Amino acid sequence: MEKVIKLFSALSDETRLRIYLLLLEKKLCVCELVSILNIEQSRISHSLKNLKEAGLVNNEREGKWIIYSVNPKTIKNKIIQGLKKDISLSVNDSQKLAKCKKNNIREKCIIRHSNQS
Amino acid sequence: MEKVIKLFSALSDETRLRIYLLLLEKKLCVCELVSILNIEQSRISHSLKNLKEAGLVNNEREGKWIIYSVNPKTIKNKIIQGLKKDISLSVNDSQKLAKCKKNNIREKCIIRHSNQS
DNA sequence: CAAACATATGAATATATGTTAATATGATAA
DNA sequence: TTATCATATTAACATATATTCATATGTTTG
Repeated sequence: MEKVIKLFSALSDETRLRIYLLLLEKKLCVCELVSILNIEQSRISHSLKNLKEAGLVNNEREGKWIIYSVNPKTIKNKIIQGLKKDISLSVNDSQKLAKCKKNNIREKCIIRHSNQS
Repeated sequence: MEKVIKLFSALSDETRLRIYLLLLEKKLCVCELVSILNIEQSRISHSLKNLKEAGLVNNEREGKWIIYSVNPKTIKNKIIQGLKKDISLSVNDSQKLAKCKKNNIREKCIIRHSNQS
């Protein structure tokens, strides 16, 4: 019960749902998510933390980057399976993800912070 | 997307999730839900309103009572189907529901308001 | 090692949400 | 036709949540 509520809470936010749907397609680092979603870095980081605390995603360091991926245990979850049948990425997010895969954004990633000029 | 988020939001609250699981079993009036869940009436009503706005339940008047039921359209929803496979009523709620069915609580229902002595 | 990079974190704020108490509404029954 | 019952609604409040800004942390690279 509590677990289900955590899952629903985590995915009841547009930013987090979009991130989760992207991660279902491909492992991504934070700067790739920033680039795809066009949402500022700290917001992405906070969202990822929330998803991680809900047990939905994992992360691992890979050099400079921290790569996020879907927690494989959740793939068996019936609600997640239902979610996957019910919706998928928006066309826009899907296209941006495709570009991201092609162009190797990770290597070119430059994140500007809001306090930088 | 927006629909899914509404669904997740509605069911990310314990009270509302318990109500929805109960309604999956049986149509119930507000006073029956109050009796089963032991939660005060206005809270139940607010929860039901939320569930209704999310499109998850319907209601209809039947004499003094207003009977709530699961919106049949949502039965086809993949996420709801996943939810049903994933969890069900708690033992306690299930027992109370059974009592409710037997004892015809609806007819005996007396709800005390918080401002009544 | 210093600079740049990638990400995380904390604090402040605004907004949303859940809960409660009080009361309104609309139906039934005496 | 008033009293009672079942439910909804409103307003007030407390709490939770999302967002932003600023900065800290840990890594790589020159």
